[in-house]
Order: sequence, then structure tokens, then C-alpha cells
Amino acid sequence: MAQMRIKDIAAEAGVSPATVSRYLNNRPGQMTEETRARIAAVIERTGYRPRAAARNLRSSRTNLIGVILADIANPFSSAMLEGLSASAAARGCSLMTAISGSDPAKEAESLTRLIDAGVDGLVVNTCGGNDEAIAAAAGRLPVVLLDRDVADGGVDLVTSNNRELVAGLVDELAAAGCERLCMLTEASDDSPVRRERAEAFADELSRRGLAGEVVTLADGGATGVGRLDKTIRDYAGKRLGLIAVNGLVFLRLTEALAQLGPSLPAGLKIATFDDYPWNHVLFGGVTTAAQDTLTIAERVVERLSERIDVVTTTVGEAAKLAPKRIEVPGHIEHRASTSR
Amino acid sequence: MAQMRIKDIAAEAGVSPATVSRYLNNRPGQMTEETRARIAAVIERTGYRPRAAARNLRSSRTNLIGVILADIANPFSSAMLEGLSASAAARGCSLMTAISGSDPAKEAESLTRLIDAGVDGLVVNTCGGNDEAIAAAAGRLPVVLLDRDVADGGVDLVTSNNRELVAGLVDELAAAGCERLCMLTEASDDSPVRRERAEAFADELSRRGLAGEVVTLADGGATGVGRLDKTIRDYAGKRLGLIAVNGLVFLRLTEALAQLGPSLPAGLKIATFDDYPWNHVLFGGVTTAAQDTLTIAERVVERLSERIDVVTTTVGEAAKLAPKRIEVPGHIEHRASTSR
DNA sequence: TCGGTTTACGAAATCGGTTTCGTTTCGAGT
DNA sequence: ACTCGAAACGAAACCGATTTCGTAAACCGA
Repeated sequence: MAQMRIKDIAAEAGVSPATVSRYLNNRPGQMTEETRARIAAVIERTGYRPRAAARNLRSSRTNLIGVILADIANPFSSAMLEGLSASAAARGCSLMTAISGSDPAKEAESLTRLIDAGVDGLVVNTCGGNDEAIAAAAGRLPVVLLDRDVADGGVDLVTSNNRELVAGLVDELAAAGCERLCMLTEASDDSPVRRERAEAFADELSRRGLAGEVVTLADGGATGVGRLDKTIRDYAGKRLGLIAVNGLVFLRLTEALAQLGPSLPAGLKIATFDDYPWNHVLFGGVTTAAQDTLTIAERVVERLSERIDVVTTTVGEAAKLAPKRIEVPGHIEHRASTSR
Repeated sequence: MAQMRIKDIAAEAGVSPATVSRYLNNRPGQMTEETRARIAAVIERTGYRPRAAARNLRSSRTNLIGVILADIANPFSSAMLEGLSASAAARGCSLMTAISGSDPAKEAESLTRLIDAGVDGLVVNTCGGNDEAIAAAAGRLPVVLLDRDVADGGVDLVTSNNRELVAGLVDELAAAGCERLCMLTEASDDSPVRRERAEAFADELSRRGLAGEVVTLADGGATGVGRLDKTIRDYAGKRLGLIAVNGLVFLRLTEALAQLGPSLPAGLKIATFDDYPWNHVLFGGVTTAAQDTLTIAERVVERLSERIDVVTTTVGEAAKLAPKRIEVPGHIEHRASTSR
């Protein structure tokens, strides 16, 4: 018997397909302990597995969650994927993933491809440029944004508490005796996340009456390094503190500093976002604002599940959930780069 | 009209559902240019999208490729995922991903979950311990192994040309004047990849008449670092060359060396597998055996497609493809850590 | 013992495409 | 003009589950 169907199981167990279906989905309409056992035995013996396609067709539910990631090279993304995978599996869902490579066209294409595939919901770590399409998608199926918001803001978002993390890093640098602080960003990055961190940085400075500014590195080119060199030279010996706005910028910073020697120039303190494994090692350890990726992933799936349940439960457009912004606290890893 | 069905399109275009289906799958049974245009117009106007579940049910093809990755934190894996995503998308397929986290139990669970979901084929980067289950799966649907082989070897495998890469690194270190070479490995890693590299290393040494050995770091514990320290001390000043067998071991190595200072001890040369972004920066640049992840991914999907086509085309068990081993050449990135 | 309600389960419709098979139409060859 | 084969298309079966609706049995209090 190559492939068994539910009716074969039903026949063997002496019940109807409907009853087997009820067993498979352990439905409220309870069955005798005896029939349950009989069905279980047959399934066990035959190794029967229901065909997902048939199930999907009738129930219009796939137990699939679509995930669109902008940049998988970013450890934040890969950690997130692992977390999402685990959280989804815990709910019996699988992940369909698409990598946009930070290309808006690919992102848009992934969006329609995943929706066409029939995913129950969508997790989007957008690279920007598709705000309307994403908002439209959110109108047709459950969508939760990951880390990066869209313009009109009518979509659920899960993100780190960036303002607190910025404050934490500023604390570190101030405690290390810095008189002046710079936040390093990248020219091409105009994401809401970057903006939020930059704003928080400015707020923190003014709140404490510290001097400082946001410095843009021009995408790894000589310009950026030159500007950075200048910044450092201008303030060398004057207790300058640097914050890399994300892991990528930190990499650029490291490359630039490498030209000056393997250890930090005297009086220079640095800190960064995103906890890469190498942060333990570089400069004897770099103080890091670490995001709680596992919890973020869990919240994303949790929220998505809520929406999916609402969609499949309620009849009309009755109970539309209001869009929600969920902030997950991260924490500061204190390391040698901000010791006194 | 909430959701259109194929029969609605057919009605609007004045043809039968069968014809619309033929149009959607542009079947050999050609149709008049006129009907084709009429159908196209209706679909364009209504924005009709066929339901994947229905299609899957009847055709028992999902255009889904299952991917099981052992360790997504490894940049090799995330690069691979990006490549697979692109190659699959180019063939109109989506990816279902599962992350085993190097846990054999999770891997086994992912295996059944993806198969139950009805994927057309499976890409497995196994963490080991499921060789029989994987071989069994390969008997039921197309499977291509990624990087890591299974015991009995009856399954397709795509991997880097590890022997050549090892030879390349030995070349580098020899050219840098090393008199003695050590390959650093991790105790817990008994993968075929590690073994292959270790064997190639031994072969290269004897071929050139160089002294050297394989040193096992005990999983990041003090033992490993101690043993490493001893190794280095024993040979310091004697032109020792170190090869980290993979990125993780290189990280451990870096941590250990960090205790000795930010630059390499005099006369010590190092090289590693796996090109992380940080390899440019650490020790002024670390010579690296880089794998061609994009090509590997492309080959994997290519091979999987071949198998999928065979399965859906041939009637019986007629044309079984023989298992194939595909080696993709990588290349050596020469950097400062192996300069004379 | 009897109406009424719950519980356990079966028959059959249904989801929305694809595929098989048959019919009609069209064009070419003689 | 007639036959024949291929091309274009339609009718209906089909994929394998879920779900609705209905019914018989079991239960239950009065």
C-alpha cells in the first residue's frame, strides 16, 4: 500500500473518514476512548501521515509562516531566524523564508510569492521602499514587522527598546570619563531604526549636557575613514567616546582603527550595537548593546499567532486587532573598551 | 468579488476552466493567440491568483524546497541560505527552512515536518546522528546533502574542494617560512568535513616532509587554551604555523591569542577556513580559505531540480539517478597573517 | 416510562485547481 | 469534395482531506 488515505484508515478502523479527521485534529466532538484507541492503533501501525495539501485546501490554513529578511549576513537576522524557527515549531508551524538582500524589488517579489504560496501570516524585516505594498498585505493577512517599521505605522512591530539601549551606552561612555561622544552611522542607512537611535542619542546628550554629534561614514569608502580619522585626531587625548549604530558600522570602524594600530588610541572609548562573537575579542572586548533576539522572535510569533487565530475564528471583519508596537528590552554587555 | 476562482475567470473569458488551467501552466496543448489574450486580459484585470493548495493537491507538486541547516550562526550557513533562496526563486520555488541548532533530535523532527509539509525536495546540512533517517528520506524524495555527508554515502552531496583548500593554506604557511604546522580542531566536531580536512592536512605534511600535527581544542574550555598556549610556547620563535579548521575554531584561537596580546607572537603565522567579515581586520588580516557559497548553493538547487524533474517525469522507479558527489572549488584569500 | 438534551458518529458536500478523455473544428492532401 | 490527423477546447472526474448536517444511541431528570 503505497500511500494511505484517510478513508483507508477509516476503513481499517471501522469508522468513517470524518471520525478519523476528528481524531487527527482532536476536535471538541469527543469520541469514545475505544474508537480513539482503535484509530490510534491503525495510524501507528500503518505509519499514516495526512497529506498537507488536501488539508490546506479545505481548511485554508497552511501552518506556514512567511519570513522576509533583508540581510541574512547580519547576525541579528540569522539569530532571529533561529528564534523564529524555534518559536514557530513550538506552535506546529513551519517557516517559509525569503531573503531580499536589501533589494526592494526582490522584497516586493518575495511578498507576493509568499502570499501566493498561502502562508498564514508574514514576518517582514523590511529593507524599505515597499511601505504601501506591505501595508496592503497587512490588510489581507496577518503581518508583523520585525525591527523596522513602515511609514504609515498601521502594522504591528516588534523591536528592541532602542532608546534605553542608547542611554545605556551613553552611560557606559560617560562613566568611562568621556567628555565628548560621537555616534557613527552609515550614509546609505536611513532606516527608522537608525533614526530612532540617532534621535535618542541627541536627546541623551542634551539631557546630560554632553557635547557630541552624529558622524556619517560614507559607506566604507576613503571619505568615511578620512572623516573618522579627522574626528579622532581632533579629539585624541580629549576623552572621545564612539558609538557604532550597528554591527556593520562597527566593522567599518574597526577597519579604520586597524590602520592606527591594534589597540585603541589613548583616551578613546568605543561601544557598539549588536553582539557579534568577535565583540569579545576585538580591542580586548567591546562594550555592546545586545538585543534579546530570542525574546523578540518569540514575541513576533506570539503576536502573529494572535492575529492568525483572530482571522480564522471571527466571522466578518468584526474583531480587527489594533496595530501594536512591542518593545523588547535588551541589555548592555560591559567590556574592556569602556573601562576607565 | 472577494476571491476569484478559476471557474470565475473561465466564465468571464468565455472559456472552460481547463483552458484557463492550460494558460496558467502554459501547456503544450496550445491555444489560439486570441483566447490566450482574452484570458490574460481577464486575469490582469481581476488580479486573479490561483490558490496554491488546490494546485498542490491535484498535481502533488508544491514548488517548495525544504532546507535543514545545522547552525545558522555560522556565516557559511547564512550565506548558503541566501544563495539557496536566490537559486530557488530563479526556478520559481520557495524555501521552507528549519534550523536544527546542531541537535540531532530537532533535525529528525524537522525532517519529518518538512516531508509532511509536502516539499518537493530537501537540502540537508546535517549535524550528524540521523544518517539512516536521511538515507531513508532520500529513498522517498529528492535529497541533496550540503557540505556534510552521511555514513553510507548513497546520497547526493555538494561540498567544497577541501583537499585543495588545505593544500592552499599549507602552501601559504610554507611560503611564509613556517617550519612546523598545526591544524586546530574542536573535540566535539567529528564531522566528515573536519576529518577530510585533517586527513588532507596530514597528507600535505608528509608529501612535503614538513613536521606538524592536529591539535584538538577541548571546546573552548581552559584545557584547550592551555594546550594551545603550550603548543605556542613550545614552538615560539621556531616559525610555527596554525590552521583553524573552521570559523568557530578560529574564534577560539583568537580568544586564546588575545591573552597574549593583540598582535601575533613573533614568528607565529595563522590561517583559517571560512571568510568572515572580521577576517579582514583581525591580526591585520587573516589568510583564509574561502568557500564559494553562491556556486555551492546554485549547484545544490540545480541537482535537486534534476532529481525533482526525474521523479515527476518518469513513471515507475525506472530512471533512478545514481548518487553524485559535486565538489566546488574555493579560493585562498592571502592576507597579512601569512606574510613573511 | 417518557420527552428532551447531549454525545458519538456517518453520509455527502466541499475546497479550487489539474488532468483525462472525448468532441469539435480546422487545414492539408489527394 | 472528401478523408484524415492534428489542434483547440470542454465536460467531468479527481486529488484527499475537512466540515456541515443529520441521525441514532445514550443519558437524564421527573
